[in-house]
Amino acid sequence: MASVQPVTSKRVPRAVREQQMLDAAVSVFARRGFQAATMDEIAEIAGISKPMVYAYLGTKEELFTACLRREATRMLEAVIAAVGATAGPDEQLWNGLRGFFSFVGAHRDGWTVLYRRSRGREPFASEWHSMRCRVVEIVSLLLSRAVAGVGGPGGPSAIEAVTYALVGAAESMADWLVDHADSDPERTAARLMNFVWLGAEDLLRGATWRSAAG
Amino acid sequence: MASVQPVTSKRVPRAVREQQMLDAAVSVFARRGFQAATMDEIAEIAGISKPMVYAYLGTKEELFTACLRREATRMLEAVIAAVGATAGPDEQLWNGLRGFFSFVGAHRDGWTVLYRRSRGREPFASEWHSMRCRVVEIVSLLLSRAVAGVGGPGGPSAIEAVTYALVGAAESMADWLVDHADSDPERTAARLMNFVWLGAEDLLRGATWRSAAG
DNA sequence: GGCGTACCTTACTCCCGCGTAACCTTACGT
DNA sequence: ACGTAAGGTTACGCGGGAGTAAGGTACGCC
Repeated sequence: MASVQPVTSKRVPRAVREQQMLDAAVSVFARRGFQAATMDEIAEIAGISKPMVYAYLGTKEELFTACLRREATRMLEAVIAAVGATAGPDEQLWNGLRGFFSFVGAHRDGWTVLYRRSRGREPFASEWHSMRCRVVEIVSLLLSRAVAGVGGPGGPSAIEAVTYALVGAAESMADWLVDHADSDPERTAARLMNFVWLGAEDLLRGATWRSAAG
Repeated sequence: MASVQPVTSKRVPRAVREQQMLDAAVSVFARRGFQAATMDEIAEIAGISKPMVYAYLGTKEELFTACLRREATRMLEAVIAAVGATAGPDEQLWNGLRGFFSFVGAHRDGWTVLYRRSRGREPFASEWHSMRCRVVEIVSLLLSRAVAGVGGPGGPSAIEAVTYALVGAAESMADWLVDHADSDPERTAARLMNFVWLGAEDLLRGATWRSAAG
């Protein structure tokens, strides 16, 4: 849980205040959505008065975009770090999923803003789309490598389809994770891993995927 | 001279007007979202003045809920009809997916309201949740039957996980379909079918699932 | 100790959009 | 042929929230 704690009556340097404001904004945007969120509430939760928000971070739209960018960067870095230099397509997928769900579990509000609150929302559609393309590209690249090491599939179009299905499934499970406070990121990752890697046919027969390292 | 539908016929029976209003509301809510949508625009698109909307369908919240219910009912009926009395787990899944994506392709605005615009939105969260539970229950039931006919899996928890992953993947692909005006529902269904049924492992090797019916 | 600057506030203006009051007009039964 | 209700309208009250002006207060630096 990101803390929105301090609220000391002390004066605070700009860089710190900006982060506090972004924390507050992410929390409020996640709970209310862009339109229903009010600058007054964001300011109050940040422990500051409204004009300060305008002074540091600009209008409501600019503030939302700033939230979007910060959370997207954090998430991408978390996933990339998790995949690291692992070799083998299944291990790569497994580590990527773990990193992703671990991030979502630790930054539920961030994920909510990133996904639910900005998707298709008109002033932010292009911003969101470009971020999503980055993700799709990365996953696509990993899948291409996996294919190259095994055998020929149906072409680049098939890989793109798999990528979209995979990313979509992960996003949806993340949404499920956010709505269930008691759920475990690791377990969620394992469930999706089984489903994605084996497919329904094998899964219905009771098969399970196992990490070579475990 | 008298046309089939006289243009001067301004007066329209209540039941018809209500459907026109709901059509307009779905379209506007889909484009703008709940907060940003205005009753004035909905009324204008419905070809009527604002007080009529209040007279027939109540407040903005009540209007949105009415849209939600209408579209949800339509979608469930489409999918159930598509699955019909088909036998065999893979054919059931295939028909269900075809019915679902066919509905989404034909009612893009309806799906947008149903999914993007109401998810987690506070006044409508419970409504949305109960509708989703109906879907999950139905899919779960189908999967259980498939398992019973083949062999024992890991228990009800495993089925629930597969169900959530499957429903989530379908929802996400539907979202993708909505954003790509030129895309084909049938093709989308086939792509998801391959991914879901075979799993990434088989898919990366170039395998494809084929309907037994040809 | 004074002075500039960065930090921070109270107290507005103004617009926009929900919901309504009060009023018109066409269709239809009798 | 006329009363009544269903269908329809214009015009406004009013609350809430984005954005701003004008003015404090502490901190660092000479």
